[in-house]
Order: sequence, then structure tokens, then C-alpha cells
Amino acid sequence: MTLQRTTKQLQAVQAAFETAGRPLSIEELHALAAEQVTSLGVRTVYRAVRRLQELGDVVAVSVPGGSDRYELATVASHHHHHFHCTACDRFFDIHGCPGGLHKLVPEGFQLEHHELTLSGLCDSCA
Amino acid sequence: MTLQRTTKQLQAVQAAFETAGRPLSIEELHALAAEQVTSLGVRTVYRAVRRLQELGDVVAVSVPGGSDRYELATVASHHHHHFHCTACDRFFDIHGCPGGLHKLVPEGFQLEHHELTLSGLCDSCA
DNA sequence: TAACTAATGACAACGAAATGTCATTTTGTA
DNA sequence: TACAAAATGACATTTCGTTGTCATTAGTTA
Repeated sequence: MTLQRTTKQLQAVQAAFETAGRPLSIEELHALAAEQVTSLGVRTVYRAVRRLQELGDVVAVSVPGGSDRYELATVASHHHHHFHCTACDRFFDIHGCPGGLHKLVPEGFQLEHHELTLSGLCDSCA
Repeated sequence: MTLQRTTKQLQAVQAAFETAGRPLSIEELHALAAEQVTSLGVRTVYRAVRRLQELGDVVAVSVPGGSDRYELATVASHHHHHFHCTACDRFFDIHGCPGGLHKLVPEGFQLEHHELTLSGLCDSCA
């Protein structure tokens, strides 16, 4: 597992991340990458994502009430949030942050992270 | 299913909500209510929560990367958010809201709801 | 108190997401 | 080009949260 080989499948998954430009689920990755590599197995998508995570290229995003999404580490390194379209179930990147969250934290609590998820309809569904 | 009977089990679950004052998982409800009613089955907790939901007393809360939590409808009716302690995995209510989220929404998107989850250490774990 | 039946709780079973397995394919190297 | 092994993909299996089932228990009413 130390060595890595460049396969069509891995490249297709990488390309899906690049072209989508938004957090993707395994299912979405499978559908997108399958356009490049027919007969792509879901198992392979899981492995590709795992490998990209170990390489530090991709990070997981936990979302409320749904399976994990994955996004490029370059995107994730910039602090941002997400918009969830309730119609098509896709997630989009939101740039910016309301800020001033320290004021909301109760006495004695230590704030480390925060996660904001806007929801509604995306431009395609609106 | 139309009629309802007042049972120790249902009352214990209700009491758990009242005394906890924070969103609870099924597991937490089970543990808390079991202090009142020994040999309480998890199945019964699921049914009690379901019934309280149908009565409009309790609502479900989806959280990132975890099973649902439940909280009193009286609490949920006031707009609020949550703090997640990464050490004890408990959720707490946060009163207040950063606001100004409309400015973050991309052109053409329709904002309907939002959900903010602060995370870090609670006062007990800090 | 007796009787009716809702409610309980132990167990099985489900659905979804994720992982294990392994024969086969494919990549990189000699 | 041929070989060794990494990678694939089909399938089985696990895990977790939740629900179905049903004999038994325990509220409620007469």
C-alpha cells in the first residue's frame, strides 16, 4: 500500500473533485467519475477517496442528517461554510463567515470550531 | 394507538427532557430514564420519543456526523443553536444567532434555514 | 376486582453506509 | 515483452441506528 499507481479510476475521481468545485458525496463522485470510466465500482470510489485523504488532498465534511461529503483540501484550508439545497440535496461552498461567535459561547466553555450550514434552494432549483 | 396511557416509562423519558435541559440522544434518554425505571428497554425509548414527537412536545435535531438528538418543542420554538462538546459528545443549547447570513448567500440561491454548531469543550470537560 | 387492551421489552430484522475478501485486471518495471 | 504486485470490481459482510414482531406486563374503565 506504500506505492501508488496512477489509474484511470483515481484520475477520474480527482477530476470529479476539480470540475465539480463543491463538496461531493461518494454517490456523486461515483456518478461523475463513471462518466469517464465506465463500469466504475463504488468500492473503488471509496478507496480512491481514502487514498486522497491520506495524501492530504481531500478532507471529509460531516453534514447534518446525511452521509459525509468530501472536498479538496485546498478549498477546505480556506475557512468557509456550506449551502445545502433541500431540493437536489447538493452542497455548495459559501465564502465568508458571520463572525462574533465567541459572544455566544456560555461561560466556561472553550470554543474550538464551528460549522454553519445554510439551507434552501440553489440557483438551479429556485 | 388513539388512546394513550400514562406509564412510568413515558414519564421517565419526559422527566429526562425536563431535567437535562439540552438536546438528548436516544442513548442518553435511555440512560437517564433508566435511573427512574430499571429495566427500561431501548425500544420503549424510541416509542416514547416518537409519541412525544407526534404530540408536538419534542422535535428531532439533526447533527453533523451523529445520530439524531431530540429536544423539547418549547425550547426549539425559540431560534437557537447548539454547542457540541467533542470530549463527552453532549450537545448544549446556545442562545443567540450571529445574523446577517443573507449576505453570504450566492446570487440566485434562496435561503430558508440555517444551522450553526459550535464545538469544543464544555465546562465540565474543559 | 375483573376484564380489556395499550404498552412494554426481548429478540429478530431491516436499510444504509462502509469495509472485508479475493479472483481478475492493469500498471510500472526489469 | 513479460513479470510481480498494486488496483479493480463483484460480492459478502459488518456496523449502526432504527423498526417489526409478539408474548407478557400493566394501565384504565366498568
